[in-house]
Amino acid sequence: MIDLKALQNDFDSIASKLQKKNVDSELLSALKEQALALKTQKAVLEKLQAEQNAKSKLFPQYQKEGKDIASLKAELAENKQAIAIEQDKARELEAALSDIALNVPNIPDSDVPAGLDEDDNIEIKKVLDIPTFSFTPKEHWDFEELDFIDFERGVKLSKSRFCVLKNDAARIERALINYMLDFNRARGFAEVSVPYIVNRDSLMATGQLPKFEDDLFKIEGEELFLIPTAEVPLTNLYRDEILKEEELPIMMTSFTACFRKEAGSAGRDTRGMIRQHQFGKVELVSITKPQDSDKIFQEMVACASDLLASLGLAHRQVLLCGGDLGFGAAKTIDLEVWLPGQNRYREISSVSNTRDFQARRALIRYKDGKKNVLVNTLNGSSLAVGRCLIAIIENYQKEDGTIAVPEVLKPYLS
RNA sequence: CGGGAGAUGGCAGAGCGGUUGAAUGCACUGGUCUUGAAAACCAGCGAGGGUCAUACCUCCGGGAGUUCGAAUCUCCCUCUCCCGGCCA
Repeated sequence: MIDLKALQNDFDSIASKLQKKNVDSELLSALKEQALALKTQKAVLEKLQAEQNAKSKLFPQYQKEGKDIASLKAELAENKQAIAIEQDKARELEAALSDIALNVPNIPDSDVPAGLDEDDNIEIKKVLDIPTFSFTPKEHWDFEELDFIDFERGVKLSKSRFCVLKNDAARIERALINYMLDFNRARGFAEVSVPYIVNRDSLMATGQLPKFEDDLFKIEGEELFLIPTAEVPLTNLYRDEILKEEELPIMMTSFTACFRKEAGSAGRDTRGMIRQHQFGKVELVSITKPQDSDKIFQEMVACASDLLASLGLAHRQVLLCGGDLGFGAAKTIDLEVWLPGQNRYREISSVSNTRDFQARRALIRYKDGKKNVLVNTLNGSSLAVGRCLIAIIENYQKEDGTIAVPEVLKPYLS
């Protein structure tokens, strides 16, 4: 959630920043007006409440002194009605306010480029040269003879966009997970294992709800959902907590399966395992003081990028433009790995700084002296395991149709 | 899934329906003392809103109700713990 106080004081600057994310300034005016209306209404209500409280306290005294309490009683009964009416008004305003506020995306950082979609993203760095092949490299689904990925049976078990990994593909996946977790741990991220099912409050806090319920798998009959990313449980670990300054920064890494309905992606990447309803991902999440989050952000990008490089995978770093930025992100850098079969770069990791957007929703704060200050939360894929496997298959393929293995994974495959 | 107990401040743990945002202990912070530390003693110490700052309002799991007044009474929900069953 954006800072409503700041919105009232700094309307123009926030509105212009949010234009980069294509947020209608009328919506923001409405939000500002709602906030003001609520404040006004609360003043009315609180005045009545103060009166009620003060006069109620007179009763014991009156009784002791043997004064008449009947008229006081009647007066307060009347005031009580008035309070109920104003209370209802305040609640309505509150509901209307949070209806808007929870659906307004985060404010982009000032160095986020303007732009509509991914075509306007800015490449900021290339790492490793694109490999050359003496033959035409195949796409990752063209290795039937290796009995690696079974798409048909995945569909039989579940539905489309599920698949089964077998033999060396399954082993490499497991090796990758272990390798990534070890790599991240060496960079200072504490390993955590979390639930794959979370409640509504958790998804509200990280921003998947209320707006994106259609993208989530919900457990029937329960107010519980399959996680779309480990970012949700990891960040929510500290929901409603006030941290000590010396606990920060908190840096965590976790492997989980992730579940996404991908409701809006019909027709995209229907072939292969680029876009699945279930995929493995090793995630990084950090919780920092506001003044440290830029530094940690860079560390997280470097961690993911170095990890890819250590696997010998050519990739580039891309700074997302406003239009391509996610709902909760103030700034995002994507890592795109080179896929020789597709002859293009594809997203394999995404690191975002949400500033205090999630912290405000999740009420994660730390004690700065006497004051409680909202933390900054950051998240990033270390790497999407499935896509990483694809990248290895395509980049390490040999002319005879077999696959080599990245040097660093060998210890994990013995 | 069946039976029982409970939900209060960072933790532990009190709280006749009335000036209790809440005793007490621990933890924490500041001070005295000490060469330093410990101990002891003194003081402070929940959160949100609101205000220049006060006032003031809200919050004792969540919601509804009784009452002039509820942490305290009633109802519903949720969650936690213990016992039994089932189970990786």
